Amino acid sequence: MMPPPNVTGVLHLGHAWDNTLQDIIVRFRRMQGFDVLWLPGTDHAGIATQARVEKALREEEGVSRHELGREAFVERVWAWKRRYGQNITEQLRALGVSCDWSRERFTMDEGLSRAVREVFVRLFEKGLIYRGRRIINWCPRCATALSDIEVEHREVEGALYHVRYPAADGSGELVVATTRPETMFADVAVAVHPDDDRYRGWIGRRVRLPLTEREIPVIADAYVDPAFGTGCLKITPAHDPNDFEVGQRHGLEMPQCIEADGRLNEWAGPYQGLTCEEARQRVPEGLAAGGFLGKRESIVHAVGHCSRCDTVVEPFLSDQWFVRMEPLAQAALAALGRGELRFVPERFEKVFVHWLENVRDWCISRQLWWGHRIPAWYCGDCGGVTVAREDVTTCGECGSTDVRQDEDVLDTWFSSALWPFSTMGWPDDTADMLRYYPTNVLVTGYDILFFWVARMVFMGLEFTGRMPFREVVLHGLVRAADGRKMSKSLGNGVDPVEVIDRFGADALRFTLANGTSPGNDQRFHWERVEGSRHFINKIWNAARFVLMNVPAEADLPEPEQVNLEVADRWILHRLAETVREVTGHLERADFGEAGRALYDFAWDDFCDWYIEFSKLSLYGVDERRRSLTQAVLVHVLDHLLRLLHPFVPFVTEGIWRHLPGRRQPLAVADWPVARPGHADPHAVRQMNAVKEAIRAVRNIRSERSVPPSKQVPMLIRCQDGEAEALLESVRPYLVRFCQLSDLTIGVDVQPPELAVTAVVSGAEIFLPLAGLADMQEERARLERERQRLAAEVERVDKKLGNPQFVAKAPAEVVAAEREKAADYRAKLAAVEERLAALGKADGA
RNA sequence: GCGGCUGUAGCUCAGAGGGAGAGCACCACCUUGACACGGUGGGGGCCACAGGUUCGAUUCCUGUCAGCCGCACCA
Repeated sequence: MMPPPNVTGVLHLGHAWDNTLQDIIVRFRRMQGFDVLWLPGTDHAGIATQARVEKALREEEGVSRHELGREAFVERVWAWKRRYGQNITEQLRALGVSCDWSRERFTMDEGLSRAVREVFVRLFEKGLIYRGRRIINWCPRCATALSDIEVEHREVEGALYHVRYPAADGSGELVVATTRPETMFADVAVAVHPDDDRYRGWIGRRVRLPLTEREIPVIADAYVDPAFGTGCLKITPAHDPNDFEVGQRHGLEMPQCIEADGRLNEWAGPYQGLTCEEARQRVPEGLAAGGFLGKRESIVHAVGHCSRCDTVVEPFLSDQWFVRMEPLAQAALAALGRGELRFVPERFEKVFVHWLENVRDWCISRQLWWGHRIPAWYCGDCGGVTVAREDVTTCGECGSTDVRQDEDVLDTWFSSALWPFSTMGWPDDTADMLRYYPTNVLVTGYDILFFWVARMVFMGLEFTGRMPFREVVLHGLVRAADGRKMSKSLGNGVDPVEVIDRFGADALRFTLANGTSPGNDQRFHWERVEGSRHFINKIWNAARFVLMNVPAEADLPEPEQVNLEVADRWILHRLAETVREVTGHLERADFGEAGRALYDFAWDDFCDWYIEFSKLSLYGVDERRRSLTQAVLVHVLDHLLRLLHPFVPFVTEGIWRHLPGRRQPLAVADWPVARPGHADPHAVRQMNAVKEAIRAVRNIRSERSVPPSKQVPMLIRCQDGEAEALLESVRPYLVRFCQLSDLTIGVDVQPPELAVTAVVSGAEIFLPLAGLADMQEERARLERERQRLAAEVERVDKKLGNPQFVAKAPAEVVAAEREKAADYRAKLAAVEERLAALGKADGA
């Protein structure tokens, strides 16, 4: 189930990340043979879409939505949706998402709208939706109510004014402290703490509200913090949520002095018509003129801002619809307690639980036109409210035909909360509901944990009795290179389409999925995308190499263990290991680790070592050998492509088509299973020894500036017959990769007089570099080596000498240390012997 | 105030109770018959700090410092 993006929005990197991860899961599971449904769709995004269309209307035609009228305006939004609604889904297609487009849904589709109504009516009938006059968050600019989580609190520097409220009987005054002097016209009381000795005598008296002739009572309420400001608090129930509660407790009036447009009304007397901001300047001036203003302190306090337009949000008393959260949250908490939902990473469960435990009722009505209109009708005769699934023409209470539908629409998130089941045909018992609900996994950003995940959880539980998903995988945000959030205002956003145009969708996908850890943010760097492209290019070239060297129509056999050489057995072992790792990481939704395992295997093991090794047999004369190598090459490439496919579907599919005998698309090929028969730790040890020898020689050549093209002779003295057999078996590789003119391998090889030596596990390597070898330097080099090895021996000996370690550490760890000790000791002895020999040669 | 995340190579970031890793950047060499979007070799890190647990801690625990993010009604 795809988190539905805003239908008229544009794709950003967050979407790209989210959908890449989902697509990886989907492709992976599909290849594993699961019956996978990935359902795409878009969200009507009430405020955002309406604002966008309004802006366009204003700019292009100079008309407001009010001039157009509701019906015409909504039609215009639909037209807009029809015109631009495909944008974002086309961008998703470009990203390569493999969802089922035939099932695409839109939150305002008929079916989904029906689900919305059904849910609304049922919740209303159950008493879980109610209409009430409450303080809500009002955005003056969007001209609508907002829910608590659509408000962002930010620390802002403000002023705390001390205002004198004279006693009504003329004896004394109370000083209240306020940051919002403009709301004083709606004050209905001054509150003090009941235990505050300073003001005990004032309780029950009256004070006169400055700038007006009104008198208001002094009341006692424990909400007041005596230590803050002056300990006197003005109570403005209509413009402050806490004051509202105080007002309710004391049965106070709740006059409003600020209107929905953010301007003061007649309660403000001479200040009527001013905006809040203007009034915040002018009222203190008026107070000062009247001698009512005390001191002014600077204060930093948290002020709510509209999460969409950043306007300061006004607490505003009005009639709104709410969802009663307590029972729903309790049910969600109970289900969580039963372990019905798994969070990846786990830590988000705590955040989630905390939110549910403290959640307040959800304000769901929005003063917009674009959205699901609230299915409630008010009767002009009896005042009754009728809530119904079908539009009504008569009052449900008195039968009057003078009914009028509520003007408001529902919060966009109300419909997205139903997404997991509304998209499957709920409330009908559809086949899809039976087959696909509950879903397995939800992937989304942690930034909408409350907005969306939480609400799907309690709606799902309430209406289907099940968690809508068993697992929720949360990822972070894509940030700009400097670590800041990408935002329109900063202009530091990166357009995924541009990334795709420049580097390809695969490169973008690989970048987003790779090298990240679960739940953490990532920064976007063009260099990383470039790196991904290089990797993909490497794969492409490796594939080209394989295809060039394999007959097009060949019916290559599955590689058989018995006939294979070290390198073959080693690469098959590494492949099996990689299959296991990648599968495991994907099952745990650890995409970064899966990507890393693939990167390392593909680049280091396959390209840098195996392909290089394969060239010898491919270009050699032994036909049997050649066809075996071809079989291994194709086998490994085949499996590598399968493993890579969820990450980079385009390139892998493209290469796959060229592989001999591949008729089915890669997307429906089987996911590889590690073959136990390919496990070969012995081959790994052998190959490591070979790699060590090759590296040692390359190192020497590089250090001694022996040109890569210059061939040199080499002698290897082996510790035992086993080492000899191994090195002998890879003789051609040594000759080639070390650029040798001659190679002697044996147990009783005599070191030449003048030679550079490298000690590796099981053998000593001699390069008789007469003329090139500087014995002075050689001695110094061996001395450094001796010291390094001596330090290692000492460290390991110390460990093994500790009886506690031998007694308590796991046996395999101890055994490994013993093996290391033996290896280091042998190497050290060889180096020391060599040094001694050099000394003799020098002296002689 | 409560909760969480992060601190590892010049940069961006992985990692894991037993000898510090990758990519990029850097230095040297290399037009070797897939790939210069490449190859080979190399330099570079008291794994923020201080305690504790452990035979053993960069990894687990506690605290400190620094950066960041949620949540919260302090007027």
